[in-house]
Amino acid sequence: MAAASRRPIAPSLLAWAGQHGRHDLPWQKPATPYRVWVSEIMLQQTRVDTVIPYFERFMARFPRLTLLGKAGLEEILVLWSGLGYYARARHLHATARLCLEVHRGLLPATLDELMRLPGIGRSTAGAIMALGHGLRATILDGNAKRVLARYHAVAGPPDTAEIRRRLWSLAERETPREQVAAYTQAIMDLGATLCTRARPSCSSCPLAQNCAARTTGRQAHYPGKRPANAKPCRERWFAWIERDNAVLFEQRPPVGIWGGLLCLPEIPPQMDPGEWCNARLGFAAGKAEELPGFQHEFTHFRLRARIASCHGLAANIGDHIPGRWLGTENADLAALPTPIRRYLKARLAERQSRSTGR
DNA sequence: AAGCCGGGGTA
DNA sequence: TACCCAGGCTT
Repeated sequence: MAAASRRPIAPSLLAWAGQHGRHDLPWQKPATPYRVWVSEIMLQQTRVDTVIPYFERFMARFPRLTLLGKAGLEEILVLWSGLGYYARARHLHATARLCLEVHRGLLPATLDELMRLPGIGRSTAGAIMALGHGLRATILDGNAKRVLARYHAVAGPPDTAEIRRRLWSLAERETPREQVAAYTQAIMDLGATLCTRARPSCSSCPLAQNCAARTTGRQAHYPGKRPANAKPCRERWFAWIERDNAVLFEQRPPVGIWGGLLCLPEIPPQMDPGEWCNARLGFAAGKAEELPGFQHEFTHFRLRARIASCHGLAANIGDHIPGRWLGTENADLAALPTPIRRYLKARLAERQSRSTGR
């Protein structure tokens, strides 16, 4: 097969990375297993520029694994708020506790042990091994997939079993015996800075001479695309309940969208908002008034959020209501999903300007 | 194997 | 608007 006979990429890649690689990323100084692990979890499906401020805040609060293992999930979710994929925060918490309980307070240094921990799959385990422990292991993240698919002309969508198997095989074959950490960082740097998805900078690429995609002029054909499926639209009602300049929030269930975060109470589908107020808050409610809502795009569906105001009823709400009251003074420190935070701030600001404007 | 899970940058 | 990003988990 042509792929097997193609020249190894490690030597050219390492030489290039010494000059042009990224050497000042926050998790590289120092690149401890703990810092590499946290960064890798944050970086799952998330761009470097997005992650950096979250990583800095996280490390300022939890500089060591021991501190994280003793923390509550709530505080971790506050630091994760806005980053998305909130199951990652839950898994991070669970893994930190497991490390304290069964790994003597350290991240394991074998691939199998790492992969048994929540939130750590094959690629993340490989990254922790190579970048954190300096041990030989292989990654296959989005960058490596793109570089390898182009260099070896692997056509087809990478999320099928066959292509995934071939790419992993190539990735392991290309991983050198020495300088594994530098190589691992180098292939990601190349993918992120030169071998980009759109308009790759082949003229500067150290692998261009032997790149199958480059020599055939078909860079844009690799990696293959998966067929897009239709994005459904979900309509959901949320309750807006005010009292004393604060709004009622409740914690969402740990699984599902926005798992574990605080949110405006969601009214179950098919249920009338007034009826819900009655059942949930324990008093007779009239017909709820609809406030302006919002739309939000997710990866796999579109949310049309409609807001039912129970404002007129709020005076009757007692302290027994399960939930959290958020206002301008404490909303910033709460674990809120981004669109809900945006909506809350907009409405609070709107009310503020109305009360001071006349 | 396919669906689920966020938010934002980019074309 | 559509795609995809330092993927992993669940069914």
